[in-house]
Amino acid sequence: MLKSHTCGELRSQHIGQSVTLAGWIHRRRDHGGVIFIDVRDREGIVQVVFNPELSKQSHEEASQWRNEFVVQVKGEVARRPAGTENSRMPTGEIEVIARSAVTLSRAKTPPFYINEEQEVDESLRLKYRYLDFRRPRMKDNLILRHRVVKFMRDFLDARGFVEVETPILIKSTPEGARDYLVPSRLQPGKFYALPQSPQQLKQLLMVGGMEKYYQIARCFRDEDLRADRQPEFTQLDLEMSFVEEEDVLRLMEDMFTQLVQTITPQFKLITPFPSLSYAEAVSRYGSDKPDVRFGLHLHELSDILGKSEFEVFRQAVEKGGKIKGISVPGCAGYSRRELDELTQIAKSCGAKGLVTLSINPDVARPEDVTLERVRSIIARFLKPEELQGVVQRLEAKGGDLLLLAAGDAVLVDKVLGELRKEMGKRLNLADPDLLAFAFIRDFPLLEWNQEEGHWQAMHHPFTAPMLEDMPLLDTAPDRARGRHYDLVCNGFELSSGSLRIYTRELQEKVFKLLGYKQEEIEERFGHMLEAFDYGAPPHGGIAPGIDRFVMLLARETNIREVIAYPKTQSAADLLMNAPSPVSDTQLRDLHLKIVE
RNA sequence: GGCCCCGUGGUGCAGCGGCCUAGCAUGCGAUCCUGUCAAGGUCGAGAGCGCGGGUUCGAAUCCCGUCGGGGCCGCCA
Repeated sequence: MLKSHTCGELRSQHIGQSVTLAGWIHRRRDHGGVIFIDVRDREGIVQVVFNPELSKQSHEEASQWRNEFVVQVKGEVARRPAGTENSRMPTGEIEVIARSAVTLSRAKTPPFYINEEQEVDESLRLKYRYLDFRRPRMKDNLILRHRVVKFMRDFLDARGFVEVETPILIKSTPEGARDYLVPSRLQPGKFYALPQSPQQLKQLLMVGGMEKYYQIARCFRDEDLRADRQPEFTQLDLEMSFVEEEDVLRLMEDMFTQLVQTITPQFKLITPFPSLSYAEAVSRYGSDKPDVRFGLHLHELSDILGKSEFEVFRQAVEKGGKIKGISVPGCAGYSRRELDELTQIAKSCGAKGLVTLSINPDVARPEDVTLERVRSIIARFLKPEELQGVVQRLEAKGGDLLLLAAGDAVLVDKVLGELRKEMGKRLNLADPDLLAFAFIRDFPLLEWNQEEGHWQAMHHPFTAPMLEDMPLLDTAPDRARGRHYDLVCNGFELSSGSLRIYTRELQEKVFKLLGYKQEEIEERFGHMLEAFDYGAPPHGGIAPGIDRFVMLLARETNIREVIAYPKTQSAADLLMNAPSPVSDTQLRDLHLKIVE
């Protein structure tokens, strides 16, 4: 090794020891005579002193050094002279007195600061990602990610799980996200797909008797990117045989609870994790991935306002829709402009508009609310008892702002869910030190695909229907619930899983519900059905998203900050410059021709 | 496919029709300096404002297009 110690580990206990350090020049302070240089490696920073009277060679070498040069220094660890200790540095009690010095690599001035925590344009950071890794933010995030994955592996290993790798080149799956395709050279005109998840492969491992499987699995989905979505991402993919919902959920609760307590104990948890049905989540929070760190619950108002003089409300209910509202504490003073902003959010979700109602701050008790003491464009349409009913239902008080939406039931929940999120953010209602995990259960098995005019699986086509809803598959498939569960945290979907179908009969029935013809079923899923013929155990699993979870632990708002080499919104890699054109020879080998 | 924001020396910001032959901080180079730690002092170099077009007597500032980055909707079994 070119070093005997790391820079960051040196303490007063090392005083008197001869050490060899190697690292980067973090910062230099040249006094003309003595030179102080902070040398940095992954473990930290230590001050090295170059005194021409003690070592002419090392002083001359060091006077050539600039930031980010890679150097090796031999010297003695010494206690700093009284009064020159630096309490802000972990190594601040000591310094290394240089005896000899070697320049291992020279460095150009970097395109952005390594030694200062200044915001830098992200595209520049991505282009020079290797320099970004030298900064504490990325370094700490990558180390945190390592510790999280290590914990997961150890945890599952201790519970009898076996890590199995599955291929990256697999068969294209018809449903779901767009596949990334890889052309086959040996079989002209055919393609592999990169896995959206190892779903079928892990189920077949269960059929194979592996019983408990996991994998840190890379997944690929060719869809548009978001702050929490990358085209390739990592899941802790796992599957278990002979289990029911509770077994999977308890495993997840134990794992995440112990992980957070061990790795990031600064976060608070709510245990046991609360459980909400999909219907409850949507009706109370307007989302199937609610941030349950704060209230601002949605309440149904159709029964109170459905016969109102206000045309929009009355028609919404007559047409089978509904009216709902939330009460935002202390926002009755919102200006016209602020209310317009909220209306704009509602419209961006597809609403026609938004009804706001401000309650005068001088209203002491809910029963004192009168039509004269509220401000709203619908005040003149309301009867006093309607207003009273709304105020009581929303548990509103003086100074509150009520936001009311009416129309299509799904839309109303979505609109108010967005507004709830927005107001939670504006009012800082969410405790940043809390990781509010919650299980969402009882999802519908199917959802209607409006564009293509057929049913599609809410989760995936291998999800088992709930036993008691099995008869509904024939009569009212829209009402059948799947044995599907999600784990959400602070408004993010962290995991999705289910118990799976494990008989040919049921699997074929579901495929047919999804609109597949018998030949398609055979062509696309024949291998699964055949596997089920050979004694498939009841099984189920879940797949927590590692990037999103680490993002929450790192208090980042963007998944790219916890991925070493992420892609931009246009799915480009700015470091390697991918995607890129390829040679005609490569194309010919793959039997491909570029059109246009 | 759509909506919104951003793009000024190496970096981060200011300037938003003439006061800009573009300002500040930091970095960079030189020099002085033996106890600093965002070391300090002095001197110096460094951008014509992403790119293209237009409006105007005059554009970094306004308009159009385009490229790049970001947030969002759609999409994400």
